[in-house]
Amino acid sequence: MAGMIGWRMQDQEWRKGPWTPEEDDLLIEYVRMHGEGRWSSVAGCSGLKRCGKSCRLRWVNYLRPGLKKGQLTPQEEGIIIELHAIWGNKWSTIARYLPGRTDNEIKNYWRTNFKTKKTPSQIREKQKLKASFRRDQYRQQVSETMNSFVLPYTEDNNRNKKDDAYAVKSSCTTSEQQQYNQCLMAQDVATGWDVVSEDGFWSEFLWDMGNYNPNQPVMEP
DNA sequence: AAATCACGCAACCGCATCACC
DNA sequence: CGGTGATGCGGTTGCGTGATT
Repeated sequence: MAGMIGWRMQDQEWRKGPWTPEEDDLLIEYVRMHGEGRWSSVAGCSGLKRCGKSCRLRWVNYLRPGLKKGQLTPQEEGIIIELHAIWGNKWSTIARYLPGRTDNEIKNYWRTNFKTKKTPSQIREKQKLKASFRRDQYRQQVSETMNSFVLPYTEDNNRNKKDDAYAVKSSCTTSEQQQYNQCLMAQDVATGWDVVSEDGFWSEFLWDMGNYNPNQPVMEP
């Protein structure tokens, strides 16, 4: 580890700015070999000219397995709103209740949607409008997904889609079943959105989550 | 078609905290 | 117990891209 003391490097500038695919590969390979943590030694072991902080951030926010990409679901948005009311800007705490989402992502989401200099009533109004728009989008998306899933099995008979759900579940692979079950859950969320948005629902839901996942203890606000 | 604007996201920075010596 | 390095967190910035004029 020539020229390196601790996590600083002597006589060497750290690279900054956007990561290249080659750098990503080096970091992934490093984590595969050494596991997460010890970020300060990434540069020495992998040849990356990035500081430990930068490597950790890249891994946590972008490369880590299990990360969800794409837009937040209305359910996730609801959780964020509810938890932010409890904890404020404790993004990492909120992120613990959204598997696959990062604190940075949640922070960006909040800043984009709700961090304005408007009055509280204006903020609430914007939240309602945004939630309403997203709900309609989500319903449409779920509806399309469900149609694409079930239609191939309904073409040859007159049974309705609800009846055919069982046929799909019993005839497809385990991963297809999982995917289908997720669709069903998403459909439930979409159809019940007006109900779940009411005051109190998320609190109960989160209370259940707190009991459900003992490895992520609920912190005092 | 070009210029400008607005937005979303990735990444950086500074500070706080923790762990080890 | 204080010093130093490592890590985590929240705030902020800057760039790319799509929308608008």
